[in-house]
Amino acid sequence: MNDDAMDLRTRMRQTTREAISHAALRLAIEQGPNGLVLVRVQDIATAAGVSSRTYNNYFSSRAEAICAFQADQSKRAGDALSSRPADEPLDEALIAAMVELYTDPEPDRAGLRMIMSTPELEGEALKAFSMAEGPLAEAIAARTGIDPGYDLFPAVTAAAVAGAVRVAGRHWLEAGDSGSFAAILRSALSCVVPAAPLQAPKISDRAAN
Amino acid sequence: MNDDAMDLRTRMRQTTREAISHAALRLAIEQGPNGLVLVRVQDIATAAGVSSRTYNNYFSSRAEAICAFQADQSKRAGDALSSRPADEPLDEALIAAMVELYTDPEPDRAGLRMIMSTPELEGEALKAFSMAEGPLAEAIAARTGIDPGYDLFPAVTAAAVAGAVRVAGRHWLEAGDSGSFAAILRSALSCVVPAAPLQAPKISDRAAN
DNA sequence: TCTCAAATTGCGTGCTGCGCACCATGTGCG
DNA sequence: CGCACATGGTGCGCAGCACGCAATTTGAGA
Repeated sequence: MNDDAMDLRTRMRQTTREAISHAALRLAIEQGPNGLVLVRVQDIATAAGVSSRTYNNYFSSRAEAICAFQADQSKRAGDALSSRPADEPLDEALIAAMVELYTDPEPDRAGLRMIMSTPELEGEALKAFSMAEGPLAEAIAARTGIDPGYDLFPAVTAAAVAGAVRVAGRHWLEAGDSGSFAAILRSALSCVVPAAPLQAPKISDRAAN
Repeated sequence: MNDDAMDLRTRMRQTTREAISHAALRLAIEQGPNGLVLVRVQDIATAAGVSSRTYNNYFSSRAEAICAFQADQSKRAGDALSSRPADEPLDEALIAAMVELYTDPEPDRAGLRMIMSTPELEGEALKAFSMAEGPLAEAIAARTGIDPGYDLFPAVTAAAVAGAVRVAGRHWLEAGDSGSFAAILRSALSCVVPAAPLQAPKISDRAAN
């Protein structure tokens, strides 16, 4: 997980990936609304300092490149939950973990708006947020001791949390000045996580099979 | 909503749309795993009895065509909930509506597997399921009297429900013979909807802001 | 019947995704 | 220290796709 622990080659690869995705998002934003269609692959590659062929070795579509940051962030959702104290109730741990993860840098309004409000990017944006579901479901299963093969609770909760994060983001973009993203995120998450703790005591029943 | 109530032109258009999407999904399934890349736009158009140009008038990508049925079904989620008795509690109404909607024809295993288990279709599949969120959120807001502009509850719940449906579908595909889709769907939905009724009484508090 | 709007189609174009072969640069071994 | 290998970057080229445009056909309404 730590860059310093990796090979030089691996680090370079990571750097290149970030350079490309960063350039892609930046260029799209600079072109203003409807900027996606104007940004050509060649532009992104040039801005990132690589050939257009190399760009394609990392991403198979502009949408994927632009949403890469959001996707990478979501992938860390499992770790974010796992790093919470084990004795913390699931609902509190989930909220704390998500707030910590998604407000590490306070999200960039322009970037998030580009990702979430561009029709052509809709599918990729959903994909980016749903990247959190797998790791998150595993972390929830590990924390509660529920076997995800027999009980849908971990996967469903993970999906609900990911959905709440997405809704919070959209709301934060629309009613911009109404508060910090952290506050909105908490409020969104509290709509779905309260159901969670009720399940926890049933571990013995659930894990029995 | 009823075909008979529409113009002849509108009906024809609907028929063409279904013919194309049906042909797209069928051809992809026939090609077996990895069938997506093998199916050309020309094949789909020919199978549907239209020109490839007309195909593009209806869909802007193969993925969109293949997932059209799923998307159309999801769009009816709001109506499904609205048509439940007004005095039915939200959680029961939600479960009943979703079960009714998504098991009207018992889903086709091959089709659902194609949509949900093909990486290239992942974004479009998520889009298809998330189509339910908007209408569903409106229906929830109308039923509970909550103003979606000030309270995230309708949108978050809608996203959670849509996510639960998706997870249920995936689980139904994997552990195929474990039960009917309706049963799995109920079990998935009960992981997220119980939180709902608790919110209803707080309308005055929430709407105050 | 006549006129208008909507839908289908063929054609042409620019871009994209990707396979292939070649080259450059880290990496590990004797 | 030097050498062979593996990994990743690059240039080239192709097939397919999305879409704008303009002509034609067909349903809708007066």
